[in-house]
Amino acid sequence: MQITDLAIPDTLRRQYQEHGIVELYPPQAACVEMGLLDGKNLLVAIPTASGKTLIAEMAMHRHIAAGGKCLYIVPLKALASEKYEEFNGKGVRVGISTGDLDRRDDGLGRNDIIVATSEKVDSLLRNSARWIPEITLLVVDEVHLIDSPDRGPTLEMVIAKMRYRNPAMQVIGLSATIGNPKMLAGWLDGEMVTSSWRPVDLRQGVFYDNRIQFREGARPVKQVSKNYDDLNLCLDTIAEGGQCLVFVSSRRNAEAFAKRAAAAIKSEAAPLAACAERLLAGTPTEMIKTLSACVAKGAAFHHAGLARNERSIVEEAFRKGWLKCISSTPTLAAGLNLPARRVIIRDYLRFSAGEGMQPIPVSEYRQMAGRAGRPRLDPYGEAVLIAKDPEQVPELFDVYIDAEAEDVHSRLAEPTALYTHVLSLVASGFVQTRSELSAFMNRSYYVHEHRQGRLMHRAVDTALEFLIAAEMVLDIGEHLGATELGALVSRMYIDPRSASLIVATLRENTAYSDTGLLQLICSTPDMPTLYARNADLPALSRMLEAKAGELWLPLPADEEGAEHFYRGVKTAMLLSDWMDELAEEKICERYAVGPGDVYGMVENINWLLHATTQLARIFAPVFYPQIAECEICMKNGIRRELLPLIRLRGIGRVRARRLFNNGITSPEEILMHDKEELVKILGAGIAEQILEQLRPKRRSAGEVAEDSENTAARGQSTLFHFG
DNA sequence: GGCACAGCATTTTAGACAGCATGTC
DNA sequence: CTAAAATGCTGTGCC
Repeated sequence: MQITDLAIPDTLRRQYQEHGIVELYPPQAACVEMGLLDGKNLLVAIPTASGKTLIAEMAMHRHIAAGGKCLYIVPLKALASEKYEEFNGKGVRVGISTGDLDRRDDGLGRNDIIVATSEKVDSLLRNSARWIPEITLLVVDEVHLIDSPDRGPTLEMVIAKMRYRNPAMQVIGLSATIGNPKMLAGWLDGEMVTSSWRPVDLRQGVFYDNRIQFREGARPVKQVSKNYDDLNLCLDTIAEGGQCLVFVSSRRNAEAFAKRAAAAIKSEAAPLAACAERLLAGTPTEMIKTLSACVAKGAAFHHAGLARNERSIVEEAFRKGWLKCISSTPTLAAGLNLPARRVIIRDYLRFSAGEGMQPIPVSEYRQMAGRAGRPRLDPYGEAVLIAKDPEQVPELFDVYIDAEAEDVHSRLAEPTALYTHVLSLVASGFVQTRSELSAFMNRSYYVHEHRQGRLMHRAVDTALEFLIAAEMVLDIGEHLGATELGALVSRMYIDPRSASLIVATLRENTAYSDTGLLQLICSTPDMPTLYARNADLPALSRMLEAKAGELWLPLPADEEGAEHFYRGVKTAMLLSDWMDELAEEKICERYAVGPGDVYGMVENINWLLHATTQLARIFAPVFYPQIAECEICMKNGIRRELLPLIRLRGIGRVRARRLFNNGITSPEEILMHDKEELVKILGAGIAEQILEQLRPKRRSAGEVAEDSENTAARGQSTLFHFG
């Protein structure tokens, strides 16, 4: 099917032609034939990198030309940015909305395409974003993630809510190949398009005894290293001029492989030295030093312990072709598009709590294998598994290469998932009675798939009972309504179980302490916690003894509860160190984590601290000022003594600390010092800017009053009000 | 007494969504 | 209810 024959806007057609796109890929053509451009709902289940984005884009531009508006849902923030870049600059207005990127609400509604994560869309629905009713096309990327145990229910509920609000809206689900596409298409009231077509040929094989067994035949691999098959496979590709991606099961494995590969590759490409240099400019922890040394020689590792900028340095160097090899945990499989000539799936067993080492699902194998082969750059892609003995060769063919894709099942009956969603349905007005709740839930994929919803409805009842007992939902006979607490919890997007624990604990305790507060938040289900090792116990006990009176939660008697307790306390200690201005390197060293982990945890607690501040304001006002203060300290990573200084624009944790150590502890004191001295501490530019800020401004009394009111209403304590 | 080493015991194990309001070095 | 690889520890044998 030719681009010229399509019913898409001329501007888009021209864009495609300029990029040399003249003909649709077969699955894309199939979508058009199935009514993609005629408003038909569609489930598109095709392999990674077979042109899903273009399918969505054509439909979106068609809607926009007709005065419509499109919402594109993605599972990851990184993917949201990637799609935003892709859709932008083609004559339509594109907006992005995720936890950390947001064009303010109304501004967001002015766009033709809005890219957002599923949780963000859920949050926007709960807060009744005004533009939601204007959406005429919903695209759900990676819709098979409905089957994800933790985040799947949110995706399922978001789709159900969007369709309930906008019944006439077209829905396009983009999915990896799955076992039961008909079932999912049926739920979406749509047509189904499936295909295994790929733009680059993909050869899948199993390595054993110095050769890769492909279905098409065997390929010998030169044995450079005696002990490491994975390295030989990697060097084999590099010798041919390709790049290599190695998927392993743990961070330690990723780092170990990168070290071996670096020693073997010994590249001397000049840009690599610059990349290695840039890595050291950030936080030079031991881990980053290792990474930098590897990168300098042409290999790298990639996992969630890396901070975002560190990851992007590695990704860019690989994309430019400088890095020959990356060993990675699943971060790279699910995330952004980083194709390579050969993908080695070295570890197909991964630890799972309570289940031991488990084989990864076929869907995940396909996602990793799908990274093989760069369109237009590589003649073909290769995905290689490694067998440990000859019997494993046919076994791996069976289990992965020739295996059927898994079915997608609803996870809505898992009880813990429903607390937040039942609350949200009640609090944001989707349902007002028990029977309406039941009716809404009957529209779920769960009920479509099971033809009945017994288990799910039981989970709904359990959740409802909890919410009523926690005073979040009012139960007036048949009628259901949210209390003030319930409405707040729903809008703050925290788990009702977290909120319930927070409110109860705040009410029970009489003396405030940062330790108690952090311990409390780190014990909620919304906070991921550090693993408490046996070796940590002495340090933890010492800390517990020193702060015995400040803890808000007791050590439970049972073993499981005790582990949860220790994990929470250890995580609280890390965050307390951060607030105590301990250097990031020291934190990484002390807790054996990477910079990426630290940022992740700080980000997470900031979100929960914000929610806690809001809860405290209404339900535990005695603690409100201190919690609000703690929130600001955590956000900036500062001790309390810097609070007056941080209030100034242009002053962050570093400059505030520098001022303070020079005896300047408040904005008032800045005015009492000579300008030269300020210049010495802060540099001329910043010093001037600060003094400008502190000069008395001519403002009307009304303005001042209004300002202080707003500040108070937003929970920024008037403590910081000066001048 | 000190060291090497086998063999057994213990430890450790991927990732990442959400609020809010704009400016750190 | 379920694993496996790396690391740590202990005891032995040897000089």
